[in-house]
Amino acid sequence: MDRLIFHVDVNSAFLSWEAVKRIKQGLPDLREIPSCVGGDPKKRTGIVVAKSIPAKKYGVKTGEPVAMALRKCPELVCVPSDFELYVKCSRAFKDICASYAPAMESFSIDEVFLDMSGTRLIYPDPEATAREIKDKIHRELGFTVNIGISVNKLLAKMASDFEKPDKVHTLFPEEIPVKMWPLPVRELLSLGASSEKKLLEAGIRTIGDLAHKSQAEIQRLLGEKTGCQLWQYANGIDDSPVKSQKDEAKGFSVETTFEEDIVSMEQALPILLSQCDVVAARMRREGKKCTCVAVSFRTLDFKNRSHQCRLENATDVTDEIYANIRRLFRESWKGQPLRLLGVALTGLTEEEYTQMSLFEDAGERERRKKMDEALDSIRQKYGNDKITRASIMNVSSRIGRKAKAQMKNEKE
DNA sequence: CTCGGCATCCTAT
DNA sequence: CTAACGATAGGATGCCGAG
Repeated sequence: MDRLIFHVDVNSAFLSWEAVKRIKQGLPDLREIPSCVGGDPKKRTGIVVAKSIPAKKYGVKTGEPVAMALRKCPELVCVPSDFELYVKCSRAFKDICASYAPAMESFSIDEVFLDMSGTRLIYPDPEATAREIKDKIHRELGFTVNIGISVNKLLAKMASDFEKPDKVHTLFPEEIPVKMWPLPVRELLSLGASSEKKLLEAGIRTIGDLAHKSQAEIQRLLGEKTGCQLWQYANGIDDSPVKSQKDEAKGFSVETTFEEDIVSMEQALPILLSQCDVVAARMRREGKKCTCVAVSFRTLDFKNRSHQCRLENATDVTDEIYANIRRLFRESWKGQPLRLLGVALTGLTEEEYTQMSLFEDAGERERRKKMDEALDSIRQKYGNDKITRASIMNVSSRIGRKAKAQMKNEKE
C-alpha cells in the first residue's frame, strides 16, 4: 500500500523567528529587508546561519562568513542568534503539526515528517490538508512553512524544497521525470560537494542523469553504500519509516573556535577541562556514561586532527574524562598554533560502574563524583549548561572560598 | 577473511 | 586567486592488526 508523507519545513527558520519577535517589539520585518542571523556584526567574525529572501538576492549564502556577506550587501542587517527563542518556536510549530498526524518525526529544529497514511477518510484531499496546516501555523505563530507531499520521506523532502516561501508542493512518483530529474545532482538529498565533484567529472549533471546510469556504475564512482543510496534516491526510492520517537544519542561533543590562536599547554589545558566539564554534564543529564573519549583540534591551515581512546570502564566523571583527554592531547599535539579545540564522548551506555580496575581508588572516584553532582546542581540553579569550573570560580563569592579552593585543588 | 578500532572524510541543519 | 572565518551529530570509508 502506498504511504502518504508530508515534510514540513519552516522557511528561513531562525530568521523568521527573529522577525516575528522583532515585529512584536515594533521593529521592521527582517523578512522584507536584506538580513541574516549570524555572527557578531561588530566583530566581523562568524558565519551566516539564516538569511532573508532579499539577502539571498544579493548572493548572500548560508554558511559564508558574515564579513563576506557584508561585502556583497553593505546594508545587510545582521542579528545574533537566540537559541532559547528558537526552541520555543520549534515546540509551538511541532505541536500544531502533531495535532494533524497519526505519527510525526522531528527531523531537526525546524523540520518534521508527518505520516498521513490511512487518513483518507478524515483528510480526503492531502493538498488541502497541507494548506490548512501551513495557514494555521502562519495565522497562529506568524511565520510561514513549506510542505512537501509524496509517498516517502525523500520525495516529500525534495518537494518541500521547491519554490518558497509559504507553498505546498507534491512530488508523486509519476511527477519525478518532470519535477526532479531536471535538477542539478547537488540538489539531491545527502549529495554534497564531494560526490557532486565526482559525478560532474563523470559527466553526470542532473538527478535524471544519475537515475539513468546503472546502479553498479554509481557505486564504483561514489562507494558501495553512498552510491547505492544516492542511485535509489535519484530514482525516488526510499522505504525509511517516519520515526515518532527519536533514537538515543550516540555521542556528545563540544568544539570551540578561538579568536586567539592556542600556542601553549597553559592555554589549552584549562579550555579542555572546561569542555570536558560542559560535555560530561550534558551526558550526565541524559543518564549516560561513555566508553570512548576523543580530543580534536584544527590548525591554522584548517587541517583537522583527532585522537581517541577506549576506556576500561564506562564513566561520567569529569576528572576521569579530563585525565584521558589531557593525555591524548599531549600525545597528539606537536605545538602547532591551533584555532579550534574540541572534546567528544562516544560509546555511550547506561550501565552502572562495573568492578573498579585493580589500581583504581574507589573512594577517590566517589569524591570526584560528588563534586560533579555539586556542580550539576549549580548549573541547574542557574539554568545554564555553559557554566564551567572556571566560570564558577570567577563568581565564587556566591559559593564560598572553601569550595573555590577545593575546585582549584582539583584542577591539576 | 572478518572484525574491531582508529583517523579522517562527508553530509546535514 | 584559493578556501575558509560554526557547532553538533551521524554515518561511511580506508587502513591496520588480531584472530
